[in-house]
Amino acid sequence: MSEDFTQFYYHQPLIHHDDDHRRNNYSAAAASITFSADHSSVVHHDNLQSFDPSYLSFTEFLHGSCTGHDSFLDAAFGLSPSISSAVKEERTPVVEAAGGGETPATPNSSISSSSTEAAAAAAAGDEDSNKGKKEVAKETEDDSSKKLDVKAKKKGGKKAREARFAFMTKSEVDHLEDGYRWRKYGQKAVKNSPYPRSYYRCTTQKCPVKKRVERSFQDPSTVITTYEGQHNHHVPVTLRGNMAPAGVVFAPPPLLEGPSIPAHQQLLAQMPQYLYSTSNVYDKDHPQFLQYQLSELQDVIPPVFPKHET
DNA sequence: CGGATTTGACCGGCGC
DNA sequence: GCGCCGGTCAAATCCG
Repeated sequence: MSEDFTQFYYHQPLIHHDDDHRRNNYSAAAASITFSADHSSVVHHDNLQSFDPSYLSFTEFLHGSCTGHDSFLDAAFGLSPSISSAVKEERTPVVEAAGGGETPATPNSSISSSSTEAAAAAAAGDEDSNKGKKEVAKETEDDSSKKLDVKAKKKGGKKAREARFAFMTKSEVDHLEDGYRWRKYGQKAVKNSPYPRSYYRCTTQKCPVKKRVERSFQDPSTVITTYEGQHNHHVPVTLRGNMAPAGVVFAPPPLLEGPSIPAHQQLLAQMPQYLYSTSNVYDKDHPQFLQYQLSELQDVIPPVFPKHET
């Protein structure tokens, strides 16, 4: 299937299906996506060609509105990509599902990461990213009990990590708008990188979602965003102007802990709207989503991050 | 004035 | 045990 991996790249030219909402050139399909700003390449593959983001939200898509997704997702998450050939230089976003155990340890070289750090490392070429183990999850995040929470999770031993996924975006702005409201709560220098990492928390009350944003030091034009946790609310609709991408119509539903929804699908549903909506509020900055591919990653996966060979 | 950001301090985990 | 590092806190500051 390594060869098939390229199938998951989906070059989506302009979706002019709708009006101003979908003005941008980016749209996504499925677990692995190539965002392309140029309209030249349109690659429809068997399992993708029925997908039209303008009709179907990514979430719906993931949740089975389209046929053949199981296999699709399986493929996507177990992907054994030879993306290296397809997109050598491009970054490989990663999904990390927490708590899972049955990881299909991505057999492959291109996309394998046991942690977000690894993902970042992939972009940054940093190998000592195997420190992702200290990741711990928070079930809830009470403002009043953050410290206690921290201690609690330590006391109780290691908890399952929050589901996380990272993706890389070509953009000049660090903090890409995704429809949610975030509050920055920290910034740290990243080892082996001149660029700092910023920490954001969803400002919605009780929402435990956090994200980290850093810039790839190998490719400064690439921003690595790592989401952690699941939103328990809808995308704020009261966002004004530049706060809300016009295309939040594809906002993912709040992720309910429905046991029926596989973790990886939940993760996918967490994708920021701009990944699958077709609006781009950063006109001036022209973020370009180079590509997107997901794989279910878990601790068992060696954080070996193949540097894009070449 | 309220909310967001900045930034140094602090804490815990991990490797040596 | 110690030092490094990632992640978080929280006071100070900024900004609309």
